[in-house]
Amino acid sequence: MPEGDTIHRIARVLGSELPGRRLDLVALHDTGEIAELTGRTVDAVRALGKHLIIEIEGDWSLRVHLGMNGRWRRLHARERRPRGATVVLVTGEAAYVCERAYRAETVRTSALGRHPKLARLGPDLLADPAPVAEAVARARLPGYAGREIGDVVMDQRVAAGVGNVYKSEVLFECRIHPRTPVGALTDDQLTTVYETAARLMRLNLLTRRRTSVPLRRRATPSSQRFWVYMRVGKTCLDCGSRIERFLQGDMGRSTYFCPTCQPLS
DNA sequence: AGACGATGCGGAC
DNA sequence: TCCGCCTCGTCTT
Repeated sequence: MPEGDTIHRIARVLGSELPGRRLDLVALHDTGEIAELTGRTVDAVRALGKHLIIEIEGDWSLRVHLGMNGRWRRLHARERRPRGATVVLVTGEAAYVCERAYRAETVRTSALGRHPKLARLGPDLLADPAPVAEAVARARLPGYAGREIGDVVMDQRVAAGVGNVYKSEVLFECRIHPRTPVGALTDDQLTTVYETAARLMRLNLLTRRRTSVPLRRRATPSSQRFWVYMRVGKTCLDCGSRIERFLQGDMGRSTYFCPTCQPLS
């Protein structure tokens, strides 16, 4: 389930192994082998919200977005590679293979800032230091005042990286009902929302499986991963109420909350 | 064994 | 405003 933390985890692995390596083969699903990139060296790997950017010598970059089902695997260069891989990078003994990604393309590194999918992206909440003030400033732009915070916190133009799991978990942690209009939140509340999102995602750079439990001190069953996400009808671990779900935003995304801990005021 | 629901996002209406 | 993509994990029979 790729959200910003997933992409940062991938960037950390690829970023520790690829820079400085010479690429023996670069292939994309739709364009096939890209001969221009053969023999070039990887300069850097970084995450920008949910986008992964692999910078390659000579003003080249690859932009990869995993969408829902994409994943990266590292294989031995001689291992049989899955057919239809979205991205294949071979360097020496290793092959880095991305399957079922939503999108992968080459972009000139110098043009990344003008790329339509990247230019409008809000600051990456996993950047260091976390760009909380910038995220809050964007959420305060006039167009967002009447929109629901559950919808806005996932808006990649406000802050990049937050997905549907974090939306529910962060707002539970902040005790804010997902339907609260942004205009009804105080600056302190909005700051806390983005601080919490940044803190929670950062914590999950250290875990194997995403969870929001380590954010809080109270003892919980070890199987407990989330407070409200995917827990419709189950009891709130703080107050015992039943967790509820509704569909939110243009895309009708599932949103989970505790009606007692997160009252709509 | 089979049904159901889930991550992000674009596109159709 | 809603649907579909594609695959995987969890829950129900």
